[in-house]
Amino acid sequence: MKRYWVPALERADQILTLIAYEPARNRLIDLSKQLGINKSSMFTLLNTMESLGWIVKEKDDTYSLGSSFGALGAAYFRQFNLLKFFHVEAPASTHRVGETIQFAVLEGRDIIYLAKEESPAPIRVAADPGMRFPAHATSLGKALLTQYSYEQLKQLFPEPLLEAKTPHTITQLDQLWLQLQQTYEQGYAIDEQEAVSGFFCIAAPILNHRNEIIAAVSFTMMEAAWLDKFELAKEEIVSLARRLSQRAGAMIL
Amino acid sequence: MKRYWVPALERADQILTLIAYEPARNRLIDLSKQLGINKSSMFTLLNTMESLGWIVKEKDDTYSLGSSFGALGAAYFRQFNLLKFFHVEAPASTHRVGETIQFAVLEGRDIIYLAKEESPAPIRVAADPGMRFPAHATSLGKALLTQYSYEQLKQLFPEPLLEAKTPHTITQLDQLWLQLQQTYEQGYAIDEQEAVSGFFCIAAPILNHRNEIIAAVSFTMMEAAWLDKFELAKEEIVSLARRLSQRAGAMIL
DNA sequence: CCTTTTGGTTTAATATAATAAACCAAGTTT
DNA sequence: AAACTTGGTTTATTATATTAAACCAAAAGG
Repeated sequence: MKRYWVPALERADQILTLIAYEPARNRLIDLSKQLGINKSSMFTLLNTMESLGWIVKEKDDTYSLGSSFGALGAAYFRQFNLLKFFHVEAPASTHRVGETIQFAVLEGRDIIYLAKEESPAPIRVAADPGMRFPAHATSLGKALLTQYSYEQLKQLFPEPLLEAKTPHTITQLDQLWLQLQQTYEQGYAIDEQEAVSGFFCIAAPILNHRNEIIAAVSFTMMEAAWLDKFELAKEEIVSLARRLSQRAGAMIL
Repeated sequence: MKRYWVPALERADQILTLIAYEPARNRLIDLSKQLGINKSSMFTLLNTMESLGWIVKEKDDTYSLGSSFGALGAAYFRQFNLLKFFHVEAPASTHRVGETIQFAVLEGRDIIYLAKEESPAPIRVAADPGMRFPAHATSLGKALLTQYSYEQLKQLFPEPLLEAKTPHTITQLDQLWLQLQQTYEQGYAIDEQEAVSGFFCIAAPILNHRNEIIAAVSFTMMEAAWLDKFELAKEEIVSLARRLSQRAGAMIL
């Protein structure tokens, strides 16, 4: 049993996740059955969440997310002041290279995508703001993880093997460590089909005025574009990261 | 005491609201004191919320919102498919009239702002996505409330007087009802300094294929612009609402 | 350097939440 | 038309959460 735990919050989280995944689809009895929660418990949970604005009950008795998540979601993204500047600076870089740019921060050992500037390229990875992904398997994550020492890395990844997202994903911690050192020296990180088969990414870290890594940006593209535009993408992503770092440096946090 | 209530969710909501308002500012003891929650209860609440990704603990032991709200916030806005089209259609209207456009839906007797297209006008109302405001005091709300009968209106607003946000706000239900009828007939709603002193708004409703009102859009401007551009703004907001209604009509909901 | 204060963590006793069972209304089946 | 099923709602009993008190480490004050 988990220590210092509030089971009602865990249940609410499960309910919200299901409703977020399928809004206007599930009634009380559906949620009760799918989550294995007694329907009288479900009744009081839904009643409370509805009163708090976390969910709304549709006309057909199904539930959708409520405006509290509009407000909390907006507040969450507002925590990252740099996003405004990203939206100002990124379009020029996307236009210059012709590929999608992602912006992410580190949370634990995952990256959280916070924003993206999409290019007209026909195919793109479904990484939307708010989504998370294992850091070690992405160029964004490698750029962000360079802030840790080897000891800190071992604490973050205590398991013997790292999770493989594709056959190309690094699974040995020492391998990751070597790549992080290389990333640090050269100022950018790459992942070649480590996160998603068929996709290649190059990322650069954004630093604040104390030289702390606070976020990262990356280009994502397919192999043909990768072979054709690697040098251009490298220059542009480093340049974009530098411009954003200058913006971050000017900010009073 | 509230019936069918889960106090832990209410407490979590209070904590999240405080953290959203002041991220990276409050530690456990600060939250405990401000919310009047015992610090050992606060400890288990924060521990659970942190594990669920609702909040993150910063290096100085203060708390900020966690990536779950990035994901849930994004999911909340995704529930409104029309937002994509709003972002496509609205820039032309903003450019044509030179004023900010808001997009909102009705939730109970409040409107929820979901999106806006800002103009370069120097002054604008701080109504951000996720925020709510009393419907009766806004042009957006009046456009949305026309879907109700007089009886339904009385059920929605049972108090003797409606809340006055400025000295110009309508406070009599019958007055509101007359304006809603007028709004229905002319196809647009206005509020002249009812929501915020000094600001004038004109809104039009968006309908789906079943002729149901699902959202509304509005221009907001100051008095000089209002006198100068009223006819242009009226034509453009009705036109934008019609284009979005056509988009809504084509959508399989 | 010693004492006090503060913030966070842990635990046993007390207070309260969760749920099994019952009830109810509406819809479906026979 | 009667019987049955379903989904939502209510309540008393049982299980579990909450918290007062204690503990601990670190920082502040004398």
